Amino acid sequence: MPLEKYIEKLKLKGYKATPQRRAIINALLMAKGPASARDILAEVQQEFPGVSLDTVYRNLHLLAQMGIAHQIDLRSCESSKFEIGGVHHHHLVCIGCGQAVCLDCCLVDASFMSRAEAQGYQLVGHAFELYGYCSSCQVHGMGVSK
Amino acid sequence: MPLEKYIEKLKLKGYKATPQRRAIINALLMAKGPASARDILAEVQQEFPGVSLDTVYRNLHLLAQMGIAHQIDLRSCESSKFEIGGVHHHHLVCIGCGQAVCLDCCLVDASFMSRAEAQGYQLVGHAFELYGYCSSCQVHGMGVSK
DNA sequence: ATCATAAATAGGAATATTCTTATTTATCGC
DNA sequence: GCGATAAATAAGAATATTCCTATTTATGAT
Repeated sequence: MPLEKYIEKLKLKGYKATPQRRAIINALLMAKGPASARDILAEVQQEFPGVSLDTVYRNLHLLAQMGIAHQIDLRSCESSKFEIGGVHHHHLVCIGCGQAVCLDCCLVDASFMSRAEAQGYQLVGHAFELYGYCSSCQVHGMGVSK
Repeated sequence: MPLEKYIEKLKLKGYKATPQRRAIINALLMAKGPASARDILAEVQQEFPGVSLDTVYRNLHLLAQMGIAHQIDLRSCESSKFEIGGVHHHHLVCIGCGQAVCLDCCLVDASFMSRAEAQGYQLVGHAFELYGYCSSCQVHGMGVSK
């Protein structure tokens, strides 16, 4: 999806289209894989040297809450990473090195929406991650089979 | 499950039964709900005033990786919380206030194990959380329906 | 174009989390 | 019990993340 589509979504909810915000979305669009807040900051700084880290975090979280970006929790050892666009999917994450493999499936269906509503919740998204050790990290003795 | 059962599990993998570790597991056992690292620290400090925060984090992550404790990612606004014992389950988390409601279900079955193995991964656990706004946070205008 | 207003930003302070290193300690074999 | 050894700890440094506040800015209405 192109940048302007995301900007439109944001405007519909009353969020503004600031240059920094555009740059952050662009950085996500150009990223090769899941990107950390640092990665995004480095990218955005090319255009806006004075951009604050807080702005990056604030926007990444906003995008995640809007369902525009997807947040991947790497569980310790590293901070969250973010991803934008593509078909909805989840990840198999290595808790040794942080590498993430895409899983082209999602178990969450409409029934969860009503389930959440029954609790008085307004659902905005979900997380699903499998955690383990990749082949490389098993070799290096970080696995659990010791 | 009693403390000693968990200690046994740890020893089987070569991890030691230190007094601090026991205290941390105990704190989790006595917690009324999901507890943050701070919560655990405060509890453990009653017995070990000099315990370091690092020790708390290290052990919580170890317990999570061992499948003994369950880590709940609250998505911004607050840090992760941890929970021990009980039947395996997941949570409906409010991204406004951090409150978590238990969901007595789990969509992950054995097929995911082979799926992970096909990628060369050794699976140790998974995360599944639904995110939204609780009724109280919707009222206070933090919801997305603006 | 100008104005009013809510949203966003930068900057710095406050927290939270992780990492590094030297020291201590639990565990195991004798 | 005693010693060897790997694991764990405390302490503090280094990062990461969030919070607070004053200022700037995008947007919609005039």
